[in-house]
Amino acid sequence: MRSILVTSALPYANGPIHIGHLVEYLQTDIWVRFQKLRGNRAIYICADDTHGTSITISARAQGCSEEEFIAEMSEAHQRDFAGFDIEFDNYGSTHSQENRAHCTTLWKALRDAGMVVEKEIEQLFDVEAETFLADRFVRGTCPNCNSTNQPGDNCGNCGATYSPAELIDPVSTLSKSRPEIRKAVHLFVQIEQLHDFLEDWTQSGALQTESANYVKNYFLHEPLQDWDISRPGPYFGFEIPDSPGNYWYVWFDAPIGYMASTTQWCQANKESFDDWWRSPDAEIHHFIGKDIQYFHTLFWPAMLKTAGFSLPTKVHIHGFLTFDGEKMSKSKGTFIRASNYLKHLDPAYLRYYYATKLSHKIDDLDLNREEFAARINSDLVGKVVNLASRTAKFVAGTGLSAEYPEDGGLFAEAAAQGDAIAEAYEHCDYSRAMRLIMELADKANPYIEQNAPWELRKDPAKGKQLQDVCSVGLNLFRQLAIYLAPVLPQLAKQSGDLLDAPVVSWDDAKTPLTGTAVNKFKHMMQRVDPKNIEAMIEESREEASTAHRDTDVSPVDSDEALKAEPIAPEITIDDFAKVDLRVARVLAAEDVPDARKLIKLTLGLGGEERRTVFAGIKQAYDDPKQLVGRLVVCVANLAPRKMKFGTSEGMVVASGPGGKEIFLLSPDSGAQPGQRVH
RNA sequence: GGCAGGAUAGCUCAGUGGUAGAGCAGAGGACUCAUAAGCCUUUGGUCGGCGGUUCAAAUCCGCCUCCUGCUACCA
Repeated sequence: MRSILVTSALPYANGPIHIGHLVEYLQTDIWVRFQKLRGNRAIYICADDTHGTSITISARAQGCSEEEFIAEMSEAHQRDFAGFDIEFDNYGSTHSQENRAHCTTLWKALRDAGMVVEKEIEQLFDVEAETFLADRFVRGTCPNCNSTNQPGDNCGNCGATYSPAELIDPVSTLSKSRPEIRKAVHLFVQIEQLHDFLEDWTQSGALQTESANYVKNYFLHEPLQDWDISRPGPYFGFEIPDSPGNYWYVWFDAPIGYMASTTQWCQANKESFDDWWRSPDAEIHHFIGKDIQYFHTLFWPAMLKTAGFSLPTKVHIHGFLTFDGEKMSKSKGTFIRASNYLKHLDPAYLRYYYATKLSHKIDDLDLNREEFAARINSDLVGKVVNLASRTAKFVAGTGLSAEYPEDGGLFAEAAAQGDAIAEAYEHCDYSRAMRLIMELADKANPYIEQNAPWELRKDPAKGKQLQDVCSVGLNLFRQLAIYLAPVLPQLAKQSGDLLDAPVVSWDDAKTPLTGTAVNKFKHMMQRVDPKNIEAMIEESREEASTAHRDTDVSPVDSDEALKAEPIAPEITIDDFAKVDLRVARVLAAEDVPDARKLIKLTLGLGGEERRTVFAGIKQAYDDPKQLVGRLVVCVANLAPRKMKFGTSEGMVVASGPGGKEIFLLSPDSGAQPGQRVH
């Protein structure tokens, strides 16, 4: 029997669970349920990730304390998870005494190993909010290219990286006030000291090959940078014991939350923490998304190694969720909260659908609404549940045959497939497992067809035969329910209720039930009604736009764009006058073959005045010729910028998030090249 | 441009040396126990392209094209 500790990434306590999160929690829950069904000792450990400035800001916005805020969020998270039959052995919080204690232990180990250094850095301080500002809470003008309203760490315009203190005219997004530069001592972990160890460990088989390659090529090919691990107070988190006034950065204490939550579980179950985190006999499996590989494949193992804890046996990394082939979108209503889904659809649908899509690969996973309905209706209702539904009622009075009848080898074959299905689950190849299971279902239905219990029923002399055929059908159904139990715990339970035989072990699929009672058949699963999917999406869409409902005439626009990029700090008319916008005609437009986003434009400002501009609009305007002749608006007095493919002498103005969604601005007809835009 | 992952039937994908597969969708049929489920039959593919290794290549090797993700140029 293996001892297996399993975690999912800790959801951040700053927002509700949505169906994208659920990919991970369902993937993990299925794996844990599978391990338990196989008779292994497995525990599923999770917690809310509760620290950091974002939490403080959200709490203030609600007018409550951070503690109240995270308590409420934790409750909401756990309610959502429970609604999807996600069953944790312990659900904790990073804001716990257990976590503080473990943080202290790991911290001491890093100190003792000589890996912690102090550096004085300049950081912006918001005087009104009385807090140092993380990079993303500062916006200002890029010191390199003078683009306004850029984030605090790197310029979205020219790509330059800098510290927030270097920004020109910085503004705090918290108070809208101008922050001042203050010096502060930060603590850094010199993770580079473990470079060789990490090089070995990341290639040791604990990671999927794609991930091992990524980490190697992207981070480990050069010295690892020191990791800034502290934040000066006030900061919602734990104060560093040997560095008063400084707090551990949220990403330091978040993974340690796995340990803290384990400790709580151990205390409740009288187990030893060290049996799980310091024992070669216990496995540790982390399930995470591809966005946080960095922390789990470098920092986290480095911390564990230094402090003498067990290293992760495996880090299972999955991709993101798309909806109908596109990124989830609030305005399209495909950014669906878990609680909203549960109002409209059965959680079993999503559990099964994700299972049919998940493999050990890091590929993104698409939720296609038509395929979703087709899979559930065809596989689960049409094939699996139908087996019970078309046989159970014929033997409700008599029960199952006393001896398992001849079935042409169907039961034995399905029993023999158990190992292959189990192996697929073990390797997180759920799509393969589902395929193997449905192959079995595809063999069971023809058996019923050929033996036509509805005909046997008409002849009283064939009562025994009728009972036999239905005994076969119900046993085949039960096998499927057992194999599907990790994915569909409710179906397994319903199967147990129908046949008076609860599913407790994977090996239950090896032995047929005989001579037991059969209860009255009850519907086990409704077919998916596409109307419910549409209603769910519609509700999500409405939620996204509730803020704009004042008039019944004006169109309802989403606030997505504004939220993604808040309005810049106020400027004077003189500031605006510095920007010389001109109407220009596109005289020539050519593709830049080596660039993925750039088109080379020659703009005419009237007369002989020309500008060569490289514009990053290729994906939206893939045929440059279509641009020739049209009028655009350009920034005519922008400092020229040398680029890989030539010098860009200005820029054309456009809106949109990027990619295919870029929209060039056009003047109304009548405008002439060279005219200034006031 | 760099790195990674892909390209097989209309769709989603199996298939790592031995005559191209499944499910769904499409077409036809028989049945009617079952949630308009299920069963039988059937249409459909120069397995991205070119070359090589081999008795034999979807599969191994090389080159190329295209797609996706990250990253850079950029907005």
